[in-house]
Amino acid sequence: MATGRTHRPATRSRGIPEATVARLPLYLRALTALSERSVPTVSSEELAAAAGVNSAKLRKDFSYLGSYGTRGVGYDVEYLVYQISRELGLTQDWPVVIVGIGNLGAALANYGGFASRGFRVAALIDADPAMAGKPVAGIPVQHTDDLEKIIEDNGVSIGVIATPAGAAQQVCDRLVAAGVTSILNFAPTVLSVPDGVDVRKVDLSIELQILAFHEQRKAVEEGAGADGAHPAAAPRKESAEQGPDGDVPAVMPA
Amino acid sequence: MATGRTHRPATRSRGIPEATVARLPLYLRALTALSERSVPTVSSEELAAAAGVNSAKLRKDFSYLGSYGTRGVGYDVEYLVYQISRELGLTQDWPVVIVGIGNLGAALANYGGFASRGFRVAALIDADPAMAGKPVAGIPVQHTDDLEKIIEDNGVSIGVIATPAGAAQQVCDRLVAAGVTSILNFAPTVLSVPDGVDVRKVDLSIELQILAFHEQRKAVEEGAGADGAHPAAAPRKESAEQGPDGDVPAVMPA
DNA sequence: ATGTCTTTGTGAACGCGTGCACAAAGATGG
DNA sequence: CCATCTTTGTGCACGCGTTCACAAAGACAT
Repeated sequence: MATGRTHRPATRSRGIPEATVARLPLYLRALTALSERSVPTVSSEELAAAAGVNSAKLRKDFSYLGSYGTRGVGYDVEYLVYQISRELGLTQDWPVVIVGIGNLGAALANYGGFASRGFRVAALIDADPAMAGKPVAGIPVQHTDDLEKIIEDNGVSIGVIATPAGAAQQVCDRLVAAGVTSILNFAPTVLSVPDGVDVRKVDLSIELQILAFHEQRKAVEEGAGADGAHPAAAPRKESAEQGPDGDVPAVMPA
Repeated sequence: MATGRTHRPATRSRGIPEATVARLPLYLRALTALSERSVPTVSSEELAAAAGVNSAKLRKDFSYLGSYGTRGVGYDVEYLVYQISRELGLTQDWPVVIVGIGNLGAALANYGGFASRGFRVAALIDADPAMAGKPVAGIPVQHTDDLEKIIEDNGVSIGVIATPAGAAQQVCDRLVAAGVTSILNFAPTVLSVPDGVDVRKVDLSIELQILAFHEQRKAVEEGAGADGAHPAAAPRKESAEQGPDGDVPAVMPA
């Protein structure tokens, strides 16, 4: 994954652990797929496999929501879809603004996953006057000057920042001042926000660096003198439960 | 943040906790900024503030790398940049391929953060024959048919998947079979890979859903009968260490 | 009804990560 | 050379999250 909250004060909202909340969307996706195939019920084992987690974890996660399963049978797919959707707040409409319509911002605007689950792109905002009025993904880009008005008029509480790093904090401040209380940050910066405002960040560069770390680790593990050596075509081992951690032998030659 | 590894088998690579590894890029970024301003040394307190973490945590993180600080003074910026870069494996060149050159793939190809830290876009690959040959970000797109050859010729070990969900697993399988051992997945799917292959995922939809959860929580907390109510312009409280968790009172009316 | 079989829900143990608080280290000034 | 002051490095305790393993619950067959 490429996300992570900036910091977790361990404030377990209402009793649902943060770690569980982060997995609910995963379950929801798997359940939606089952629903589309008209599968009526599913066991924790099956669903866990589909979501790529441990079945015990899944059951414990669901137990925080309530007792929605039937012993000996499993979970009712439709019912669970509804319960999770409700818990995540997806039964209501969430207008979202995207600030910074460059390559990434445009890609996000075009991203289908937005509309699918109650999220609606209410507006696109960019600082470049030349962009103003231009339609991106069918939505005309508006100028940053109108940011506050746009937020208020549309009742936006979720903002997406896709600006260059230098502009991110300033945009963030304006969004927050205008009433936004949740921010998804794609700019490579640490955002400073008041209490009560949630920030989640998506950082490509960080993800790659983490991968590089493990990659380097693998390289020194086996045959220290390897060139760009490809272990290649390792015996395919199906397992829905692998982790990026790689289960490296962890022997370390010295 | 918008990332998260699929699962963490707690395999603490060589003794550096996974949580620490995930923060190293953050420190590196802050240090690089200091370096550019020619700041010679920095204390754990200052650096922690810049990176948005707790100073004790930062010191503990660094202690896993070795004793690189000087008591009473702090850390030498340049030296630390080098040490972290080396630990992350950024002192070497990492050729990367991006598969799926749609809106997102193109945005990633254009993303500057790639080239900056030892990562080099070695090739762009797409399944659409019409795309073949077209330059994106100055790099000609190649067809999926040549995927294996491209991987091997360039010694690629890191692959980025930006295809539609339906194609992701298949692309992943081919990448892995060709020798890729680290994958950054932007497709909304759980990828199944053999042991020894790292997968990190970036999922916009999941991030938004997590934000929506907390947003909904905030909404019901205060004034249950609120419309799209904006608490707006809350007293600005500077704190580099806030978390999206929001410190909600957690009372629940019933 | 009763028994068997499946699957959930959860108590308990364990391990990782975080943060506190302090001793040790070293710089700096007299 | 000694005293003082700053800042690191870390032992320790605590809490969250994960996993195991099992009792309870219910379906289903007889």
